[in-house]
Amino acid sequence: MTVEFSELGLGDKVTEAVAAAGYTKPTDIQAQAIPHVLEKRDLIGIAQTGTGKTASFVLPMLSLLEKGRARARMPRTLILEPTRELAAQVHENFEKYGKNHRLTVALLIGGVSFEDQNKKLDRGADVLIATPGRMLDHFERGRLLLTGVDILVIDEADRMLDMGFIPDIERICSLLPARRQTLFFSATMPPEIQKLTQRFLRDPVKVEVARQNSTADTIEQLLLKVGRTPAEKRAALRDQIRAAKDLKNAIVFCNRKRDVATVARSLERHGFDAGALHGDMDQKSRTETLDRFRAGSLAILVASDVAARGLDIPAVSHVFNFDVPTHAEDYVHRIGRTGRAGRSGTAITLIGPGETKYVDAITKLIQRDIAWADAPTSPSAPTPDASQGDEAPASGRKRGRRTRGKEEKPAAEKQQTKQAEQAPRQKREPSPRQDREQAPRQQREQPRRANNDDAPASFKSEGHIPAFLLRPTGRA
DNA sequence: AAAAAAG
Repeated sequence: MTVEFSELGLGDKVTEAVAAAGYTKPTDIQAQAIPHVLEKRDLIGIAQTGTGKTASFVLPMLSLLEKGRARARMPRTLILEPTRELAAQVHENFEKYGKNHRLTVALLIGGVSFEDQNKKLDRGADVLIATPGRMLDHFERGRLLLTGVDILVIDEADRMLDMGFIPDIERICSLLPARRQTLFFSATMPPEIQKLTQRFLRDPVKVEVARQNSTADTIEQLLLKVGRTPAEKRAALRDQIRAAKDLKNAIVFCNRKRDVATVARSLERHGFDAGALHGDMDQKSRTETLDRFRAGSLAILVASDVAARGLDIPAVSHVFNFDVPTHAEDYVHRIGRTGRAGRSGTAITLIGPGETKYVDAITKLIQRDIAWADAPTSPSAPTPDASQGDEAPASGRKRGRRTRGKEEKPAAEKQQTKQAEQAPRQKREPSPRQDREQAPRQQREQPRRANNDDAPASFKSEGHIPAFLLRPTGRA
């Protein structure tokens, strides 16, 4: 039997907003959780992102908030999120589903000015969505009274634990009324998290949806052996992007923030439409880049694990792991950015020497082997062909005939040739002139390291960008 | 070993 949103006991305003957003059937977690939340029960929700978890608390909260009004500096509900982007995303959910309500929703995150946040607090916020640091900052400045909070949501609890937020959470809980409703969400339930639920929750209902430790079948996963140096890795990444089939947009994950910056810049300099996202960037750029990527005006997002979990980015066709994630769980989260909602996706992981040891942990966790990919022959990997100038490899000919260093991987040989059909949107046609104009800016950004390998393509004799990448229509 | 989050 299938349930409809209209049968869950949500108020009319919410149900209408949900219908207006185009949804009729709740997801598993929504169908299970919403009735309990409406009954004001405490709840433990074990669910990953992508399961519709956010709406499972946003919708019933909207219904419950219809009774009563907020007073200045006394929020009625509080939602804690581990990252600023996730907090912003929950905020968007409140805007979308709360459009028939007149509620004040305040987003308290770091990296942006206090001014707007103060205004919202003074007006009286019905809903506070916050990252712990900024929320406590407001509290210590006396802008905030937490004694009126009826509902507390702790989202992504296991990640909060990873990030060392638990002391903050404990502190915040001690500031809240003991009589309150607490909704607790976590993708996993390790013992420490289990203990927390005993401390923070009262007689909770437990709701669990299928754990996706085994990665979705809709994701084609591949491993690729690459060289040790960052330059070799970047070259391999470019080759993979160029050769990728049906690439619409992609996320490239790096383990380190400085690599995120370097890789993004490198891709840009090679003419790709790429942008960076990591936690050391100013919030404005973070938001801007993410918005552009979501809107489809940015083709390649290079990101740290800040983007690995939770972010709702629909329909990413490719995920590239520039580094092997050292925590196997992160692999699952990263590649889970593609192949969502039944769509197919491709996840390619670059394996430098010394990174193989992490691969074992991953295959063990996901309980399957991952196939080895073939390195496409391309101008940026020096081969006998490279000197022959500007032939477009779009025809697929010559590829793989003489790939070097593949002998130890017979599996790679029988992998079908990947044809580069459509290139990611190119930002610009690299012309020597433009490249020269770009140079000073890049020197400013990274004065000490001029990577020769990353010199603009048009400066290099062998690093020629194939025509098919510049003109998707191809040529005669 | 790294990322994230307060400034």
